[in-house]
Amino acid sequence: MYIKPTESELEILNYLWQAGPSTVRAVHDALAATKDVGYTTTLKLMQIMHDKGLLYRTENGRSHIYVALLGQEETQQNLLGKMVETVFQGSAAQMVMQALGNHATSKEELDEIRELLNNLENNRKS
Amino acid sequence: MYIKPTESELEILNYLWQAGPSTVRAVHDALAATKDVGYTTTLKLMQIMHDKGLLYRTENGRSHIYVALLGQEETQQNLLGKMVETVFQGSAAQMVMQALGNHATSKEELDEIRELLNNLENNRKS
DNA sequence: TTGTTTATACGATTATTTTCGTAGATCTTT
DNA sequence: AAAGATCTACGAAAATAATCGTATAAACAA
Repeated sequence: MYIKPTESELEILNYLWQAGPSTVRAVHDALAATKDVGYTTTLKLMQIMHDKGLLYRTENGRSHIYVALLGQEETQQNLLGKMVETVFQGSAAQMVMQALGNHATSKEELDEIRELLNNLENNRKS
Repeated sequence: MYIKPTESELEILNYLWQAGPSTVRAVHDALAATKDVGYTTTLKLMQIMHDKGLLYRTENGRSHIYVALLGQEETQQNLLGKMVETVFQGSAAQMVMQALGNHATSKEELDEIRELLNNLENNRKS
């Protein structure tokens, strides 16, 4: 069964997805840039995530190198699905429209979405 | 400042948005239909929500009638915005595409979205 | 080699959220 | 009127999440 990462865990995952295999130090420095938090807090969190099976780690001399075991897209999908269910009563379309209506989106992005729509509709016909 | 409702609070809000002003009993019966929870748990939650300013209530004989003080769209907007930030690095388009790609959406809904896209693009040009 | 820095481990505290039991008051039914 | 049902209030426990201090060991620098 899927384990929903907590808010803090997600911050760590985001960094690992972007940076690849990293030490606690690297993760912590990144988090500490935008947030006031102690080193051992980050360490502890990552240890817990390792226990939960969210992270894999390997020894590297005196320290460890951590890797995310959840895929980013898979996780996004899970969180998104949960939100569609609990916040938008299961209507993805409802959610999409709120998202597009209220966030800045570039022409390129809009075009991409339009293309996706076309593909979806074509598949539906077949 | 905006107060983020918790998971349980959101369930209650969802009911109130759909049903309008309601007693604890009505809310509880609805929740208990899909979830195993005691009456006093629901009661306590709603009292807490009242304390927090999430619900307004008025006396009705021996019991109370509760009303959501947060708007549904406003709340959806807030939660969605937070998710775009924390899960999709600020890219609403990214999120939209994941949502459309992986959830069942009817032709009518897709058309609605397409129309919204057109409007957005037209406004952009002006 | 001795002191400083930098790791992990881990217990424990704090904060938040969820849950429920019990008490007391007010209806309702018999 | 007595018994049972149904409210609210409220304290407190249980569950989950986040935070940090201290101990210990290894690496490094003077």
